Amino acid sequence: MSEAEPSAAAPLVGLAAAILAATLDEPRVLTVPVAGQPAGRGEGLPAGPLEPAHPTLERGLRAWVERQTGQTLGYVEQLYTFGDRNRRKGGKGDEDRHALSVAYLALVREARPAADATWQSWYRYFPYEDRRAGRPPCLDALMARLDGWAGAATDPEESRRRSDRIGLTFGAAGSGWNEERVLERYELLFEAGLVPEAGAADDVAGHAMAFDHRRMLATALGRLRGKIKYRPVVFELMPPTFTLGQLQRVVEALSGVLLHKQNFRRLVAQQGLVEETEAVTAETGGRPARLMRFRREVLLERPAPGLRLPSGRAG
Amino acid sequence: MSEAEPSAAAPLVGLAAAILAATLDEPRVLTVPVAGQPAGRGEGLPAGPLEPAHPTLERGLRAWVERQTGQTLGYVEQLYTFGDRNRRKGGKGDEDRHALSVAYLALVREARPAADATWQSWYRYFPYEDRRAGRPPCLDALMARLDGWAGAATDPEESRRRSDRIGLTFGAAGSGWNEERVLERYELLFEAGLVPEAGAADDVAGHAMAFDHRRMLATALGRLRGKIKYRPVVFELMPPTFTLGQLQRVVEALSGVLLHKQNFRRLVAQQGLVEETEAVTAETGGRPARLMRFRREVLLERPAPGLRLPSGRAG
DNA sequence: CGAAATATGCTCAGAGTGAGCATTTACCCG
DNA sequence: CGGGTAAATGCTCACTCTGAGCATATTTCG
Repeated sequence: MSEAEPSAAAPLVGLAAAILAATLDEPRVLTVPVAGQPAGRGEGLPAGPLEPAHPTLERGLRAWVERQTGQTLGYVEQLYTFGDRNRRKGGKGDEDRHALSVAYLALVREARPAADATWQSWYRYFPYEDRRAGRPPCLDALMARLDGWAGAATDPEESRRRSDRIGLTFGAAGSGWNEERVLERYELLFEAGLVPEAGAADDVAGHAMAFDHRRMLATALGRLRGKIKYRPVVFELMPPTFTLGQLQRVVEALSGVLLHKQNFRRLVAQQGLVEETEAVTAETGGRPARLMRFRREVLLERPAPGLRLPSGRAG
Repeated sequence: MSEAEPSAAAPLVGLAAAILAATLDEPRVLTVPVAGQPAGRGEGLPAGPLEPAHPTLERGLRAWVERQTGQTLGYVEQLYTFGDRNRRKGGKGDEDRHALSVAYLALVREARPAADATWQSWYRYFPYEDRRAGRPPCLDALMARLDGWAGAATDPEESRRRSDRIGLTFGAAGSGWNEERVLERYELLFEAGLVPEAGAADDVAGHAMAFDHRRMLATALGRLRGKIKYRPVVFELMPPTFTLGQLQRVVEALSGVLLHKQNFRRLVAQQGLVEETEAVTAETGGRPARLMRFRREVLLERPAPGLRLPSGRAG
């Protein structure tokens, strides 16, 4: 069974990385220019084909990223392998070859640009995902168009299904906003034809990217937003020492929601995720804050050390 | 950048499926015979190469599974793409080709054998994962060998790291057993050389499989064990109607731990995951139980409808 | 010095969890 | 036919976790 002879038209395998970082108030992604794309889609993730010289997929990815951006990767995690119909090559002799792309999530500490790579805010590509200032205004236009899409279904059954799905992913009625459903929201917008990648003429649903890179980025955001709750991955994005206020700001930037300050520090403290250092800093504006550092030992103590975010709200 | 010319030695891409089901007390996986493997490794997962005729990866997978086992798949979810060094082809002209394998998790309801495929218990491959009857006896031998491996490190630092890792994945001291860490445990055993796939001479750590299929299965079990907690996927494995007792038995079989009966039914009930039917059944031994059915509407109501298992213990 | 901005401490009510006791309703057996 | 056994169900209770607020402590800015 299985291991048959290699087919004549072997698939193309690409590697791509969503490299994420966070300055105090803005979550970032590292992008590179991509030539030969439609207007408005000239930005993409660092990517390149898997080559025989690459010892492993991950090592191949690191090589491509270093070559294209100069960035050395620390934490790396495989996200998903995209390979569906709309990734098949259209042109010259490639008609029958699959084009897969193995996407990775990488977290890095510092945000120094390199080569012609640039750091961009996530929310450039997903403006509706940022709810730190309350319900973002762009959501109104978006919801209106989504409702239009739902109503436009010929079958009333289908119309109801679409409405249900909109409510579910964007958080209507009973269920509230779930910040992890980044991919589901993007795919809904895609299906509704509201993103440039799917033919939309404007950017209400955010700026586009080359190929299906925005889908990969959505996958990465969703994964990260989920993962900070049960793994101490935020600290991959923090400097060696930081204040609890800074940590909270970063978590809020990543998750896109505001948190209750006192409860946040209670949570972090009682879970043993951080420990105090001697130093304090007065750079934060008001009363000086104590500098903290991540307690690596927590990895040996607790089964799921993370920051379970509550449903959110300011303080 | 990125989309360079296809390299001369394009990678081989395979598709593989961990197809899981559950009879009342035993969780199952569908296996097929694999020729040309070392002794004791003649069982594998349904798998086959991605072909140009396959419209998508998932459709290709479904096609291979139906051809090899006759089983039609319902719920399917991509797990991971394996492609590291030890998956590279060794032989005849393939030296420089990568061999990737995209692994999927599939859940099916009924367990009817087909062709030469056979259903096997998970715990045939991971005997130490079944803690329903308490700490499995085979763990003693395993832990002894693991301790030996930890002590055998030349560097004392490395030795301590290995001990920490053993404690962490197999649940020593403070942190208890975490049933989701199936993959981490398998990989630890692999690195310690205790599985036949890594050269071990016996089966203390469970029966081997072809290629790296046992690693895929471990990934699948871990994912499923985690997912039942926040998605109602168990019901993919249940018949249309069932008693709460049966549901609990299945969840226990999947997770490998026993649950407190009264709390389990309280949980299921108050989360609105199921609803009563008119019927009762007397087949369970004692007082007849009411037959329940899955409430699909819950998908529209709750953000994360699942069965958060507690730390477990009998009732 | 007063206002503004943060950092920190502490309280409290309500929901959620882990365990166990008690009852009900079948079947099986002598 | 009565007792024993096996589940299924109902209910309680102590304890922890969580969401929200009130109050105080330090600094910088004007």
